[in-house]
Amino acid sequence: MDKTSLKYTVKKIKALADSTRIKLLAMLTTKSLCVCELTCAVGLAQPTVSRHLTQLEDAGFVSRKRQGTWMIYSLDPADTTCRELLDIVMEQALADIECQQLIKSLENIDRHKISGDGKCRKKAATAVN
Amino acid sequence: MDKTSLKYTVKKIKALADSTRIKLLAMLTTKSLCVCELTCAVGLAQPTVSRHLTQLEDAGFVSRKRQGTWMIYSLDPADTTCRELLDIVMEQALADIECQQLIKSLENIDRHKISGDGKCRKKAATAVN
DNA sequence: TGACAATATAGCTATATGGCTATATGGTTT
DNA sequence: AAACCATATAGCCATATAGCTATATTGTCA
Repeated sequence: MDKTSLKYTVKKIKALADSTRIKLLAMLTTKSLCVCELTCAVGLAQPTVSRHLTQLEDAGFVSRKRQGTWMIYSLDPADTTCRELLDIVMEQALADIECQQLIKSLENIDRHKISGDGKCRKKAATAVN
Repeated sequence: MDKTSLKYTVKKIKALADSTRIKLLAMLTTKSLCVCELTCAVGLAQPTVSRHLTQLEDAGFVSRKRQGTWMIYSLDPADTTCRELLDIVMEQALADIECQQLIKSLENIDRHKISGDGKCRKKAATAVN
């Protein structure tokens, strides 16, 4: 359980070494979001997003709290290393056009208006375009 | 070729997301080293070490220069992002016991005394223990 | 309690990754 | 040129990873 072991550092870095997870983190820099909102935004299957978020939590980058049936994820670095890594990676992410568009798309996504099939509702999805 | 693309950030992070590559970088924080010295220290096959070093160079963390038949690798972050990431990761690595032992082992490794089979010479290898 | 909504987990598949051995390449030396 | 050295590349294999669909779980509400 030695937290100074290289193993834990590698785990944190691995969690950041994926473009989908970086996009999720980038969106969370603007506000806390539930799984269905993040799923709607990135356009991947809900279980895929859920697994990415679990990995980000295990690595210490986000925390989550239940709110009714929704699980709300928030950016919440667990230690200094996570915080410093996030600072660097988010600076890059927020300068990336694709991430900027994803964040912009959040304006049209509301957890109260997402259909039950785990995907964006037609209206919400097309409203972005 | 947009260097601000997330793709390049992910490439850098992926390069750091492996314990062997972190160990190689940790050793390079003390001094420039050739492939055979690094190979001798980490105890993996020479081609394996060579490929890791290539990946680290492609990601912008190290540079290399030829010196006779030796290829000397040096820590040489190509940009601010690489430098900042290295700062964080090396701080963790240098606090790790295994990395400390590897660096210590370099005292007994000399590129002039490494045999031609790509592995540490018996003497050098056992001298560490 | 039963129906339903959001999320998590299980299990599958395709691809990426990191190790290896064998061999090619590039530089040195006789 | 030939032999030799260090390094790089090619190609193979086992495992890890990220996507998916199907299903289990957890919470809400009639």
